[in-house]
Amino acid sequence: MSPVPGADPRPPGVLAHPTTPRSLRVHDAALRAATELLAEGGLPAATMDAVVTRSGVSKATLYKHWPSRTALAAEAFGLRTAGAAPPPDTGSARGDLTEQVRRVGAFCAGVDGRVFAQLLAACVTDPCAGAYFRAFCLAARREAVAELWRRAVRRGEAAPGVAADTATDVLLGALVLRLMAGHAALGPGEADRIADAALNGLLTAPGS
Amino acid sequence: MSPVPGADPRPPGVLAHPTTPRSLRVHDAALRAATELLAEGGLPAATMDAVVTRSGVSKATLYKHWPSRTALAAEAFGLRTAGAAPPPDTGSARGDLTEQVRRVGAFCAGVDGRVFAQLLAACVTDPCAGAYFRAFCLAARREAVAELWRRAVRRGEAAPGVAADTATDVLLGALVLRLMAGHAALGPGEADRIADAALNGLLTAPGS
Amino acid sequence: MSPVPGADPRPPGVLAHPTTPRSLRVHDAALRAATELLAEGGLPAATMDAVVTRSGVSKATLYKHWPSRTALAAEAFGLRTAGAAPPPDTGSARGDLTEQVRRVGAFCAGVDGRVFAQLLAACVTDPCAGAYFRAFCLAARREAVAELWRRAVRRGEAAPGVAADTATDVLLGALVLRLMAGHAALGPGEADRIADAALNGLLTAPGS
Amino acid sequence: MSPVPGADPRPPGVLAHPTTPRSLRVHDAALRAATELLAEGGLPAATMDAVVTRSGVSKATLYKHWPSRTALAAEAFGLRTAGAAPPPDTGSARGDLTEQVRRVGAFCAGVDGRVFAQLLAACVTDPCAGAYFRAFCLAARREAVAELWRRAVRRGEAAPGVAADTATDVLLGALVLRLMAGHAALGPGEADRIADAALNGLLTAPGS
DNA sequence: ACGTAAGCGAGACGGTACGTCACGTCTTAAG
DNA sequence: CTTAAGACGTGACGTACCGTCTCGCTTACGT
Repeated sequence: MSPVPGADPRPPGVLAHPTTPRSLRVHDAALRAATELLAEGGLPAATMDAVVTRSGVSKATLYKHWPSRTALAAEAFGLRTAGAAPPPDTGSARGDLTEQVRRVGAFCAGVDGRVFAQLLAACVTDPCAGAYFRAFCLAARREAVAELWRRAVRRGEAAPGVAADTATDVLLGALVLRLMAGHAALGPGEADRIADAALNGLLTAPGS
Repeated sequence: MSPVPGADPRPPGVLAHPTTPRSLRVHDAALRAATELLAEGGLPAATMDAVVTRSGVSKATLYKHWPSRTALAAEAFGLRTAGAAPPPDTGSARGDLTEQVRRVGAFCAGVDGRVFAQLLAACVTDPCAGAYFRAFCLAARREAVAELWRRAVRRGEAAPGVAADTATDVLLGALVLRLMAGHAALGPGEADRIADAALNGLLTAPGS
Repeated sequence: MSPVPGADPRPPGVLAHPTTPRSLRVHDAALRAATELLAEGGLPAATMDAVVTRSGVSKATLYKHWPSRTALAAEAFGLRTAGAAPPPDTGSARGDLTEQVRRVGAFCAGVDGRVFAQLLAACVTDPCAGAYFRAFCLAARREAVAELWRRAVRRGEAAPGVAADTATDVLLGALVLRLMAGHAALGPGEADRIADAALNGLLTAPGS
Repeated sequence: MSPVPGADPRPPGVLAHPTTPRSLRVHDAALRAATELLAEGGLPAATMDAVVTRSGVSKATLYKHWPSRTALAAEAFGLRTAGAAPPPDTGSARGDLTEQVRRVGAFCAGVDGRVFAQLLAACVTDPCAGAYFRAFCLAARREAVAELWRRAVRRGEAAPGVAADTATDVLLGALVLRLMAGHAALGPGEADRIADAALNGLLTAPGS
């Protein structure tokens, strides 16, 4: 980590700790290590001690940057995962929202889904990590749906009386429930069925 | 639990462990202890050691009856909680399903909701407990909705193309998602809004 | 530690954990490890983690057997060190006590003296270890002097008004003080001078 | 310590750091803070971070003035404690030395005795602090006894063959031993008994 | 008068060990 | 054969304090 004296590969004139404010170096190293560990063994592998070992950042320092190991893991996972794909634009609200649900379904069914579930689970135990999870793992996904929703409302394709929050959770909740409880499949077909059901409504006759 | 010597209230001739198969006594004692502990401090309080202490059942025995502490806790919680209230019967599918969602919402928002969330979280880590959770905590609740759903289909009030499983998860998923992630409120009004949105559908124009 | 399955070198018929009551095995293993570590690097080397590693005994178990690492170290050191040499018997109280002081002086000046000092120091910080230190490291040494003292009193060679405790501490105190503070030498000549001074008295004219 | 802007009580024209060489201010502030902390919670409370916080002197600076926290503490404690009381002058060597031993005994038995013991203990671990301890905490006390001793020798009341160093350690050693190990009382009566024993000698018949 | 060097406040950092916790496995002895 | 009792190994936790380091400001001094 700190350059070994006499083995300094930096050209003269370059400071030992270049521009990088000390904190940044640490922050990055820890996140990188956590990301790798999560990819290798999921949350259980992303032990604080493991992060310490791999990143070279000391445990005390880690706890100055994050309130708990779960928070660190959530940030690391979120940063890697929240890569904003361009929002779907199929021309219709139905198509857009269905596609988005399908994407989230694929995410849940994939390798990352497992880690996502582990993080969500950990946040139940560790409330201070909840904020990190919501900020780094949840917000972007919910916002993506909410954005589509608002566009649909503007176009007059969506029920105007439904809040974006409500619509979002109705569309995504079933997927997350299945991911966590494991009582039903999560394949692409299921995502479609869920999207259809939620978008069309469950009842035949409209009401209140 | 363990018969106190010299303080045996049983009449002579009655065996110490009468008809009751030994296992049942153990099973019950453990579940009772776990139930109390869950009520007092949630899942974190329902330590195996705590169950051992309170129930008088030894640890080795517990692990012969349940594969993990989470499994025991799930069974204990499920038995207390799955008390079958009579299904709502308002005369309309809309009313019934809305009422049922409202009930689940109230459950999630209440004290038991926290434990439910902790158990669901624990099952992500402990897959063998997942089966217990699904059997004792989840099945009854999902079945209650599914039953209403099937009735609605029979009456022609529900979209016939939607499977009961799908309908159930769409109705309940949003609640569970909010319970776990804590990003939005869980009050009774919210339950209504979610039920309305799911039952009416999110879009204005029907499709596919 | 626990026999690797399939690699058991024991002849058939020999139990895995023979007669040895479990606790004894642990106690011994820990003490042995601590003794070695103390010999290799003094108290600083006798880390709990090091004892864990070397002995195969888990940390939690160690803390069930000893209240602190210092206590464990004190017991280990005392057991090795308190080997009862036959008490000196030169025929005179003067000779016996001088010889005993000389022995303690040699002990203090030697390698073990350093560890003795470290333990005594640690007991100031860790009061619950103090009892272990007194029992395992101090008692035998003080008792050896006190025994000589009582014999001297019986023979009429010692001042009868002086308690054994007092005599003991006057004879040994100077050595320990020098060991701890390091302000003066601890060679054999010094031991003699100290013994002479204490036995003869510091003043020329007797008093009170 | 660091001049609060806008709250400077100094008359105009007086420099912020007048003649006082910078180092002195720092030295004093650190010692004052350490002294207070020692009084409040003994050595364990006199953490470097605590001194930093209370004195406003930075950690790096502290380590330029003292080699270790123990050294700083020893100096602080010594300066407060080594207040030279006028040496006893009872007219006889016996009286003077007894009084001095009694004083040291009272010191050991009091609140400061605990800190003294903690410092002596710390110096075993931290050799570079040993010099500070000897200079600030030990030297004055030993010198006071030695001075009395030399006077006694001049007056012919003391055994001339005994070096001042030896006499001093014989008189004080027992007290320190009891302070550190805690195996016996340290009351005023004990101080008297120790002084008597050492001054009169332990044996009845003079020898060598 | 100004630049240079030193002294300093601030505090992040790596390191090492601590003592604690709960899990799930295991042994022993009693019935 | 089942059980109570509880010791044990495992693995991670979060904390504490050490002593080192860098940064950037301020003062003192030399020219």
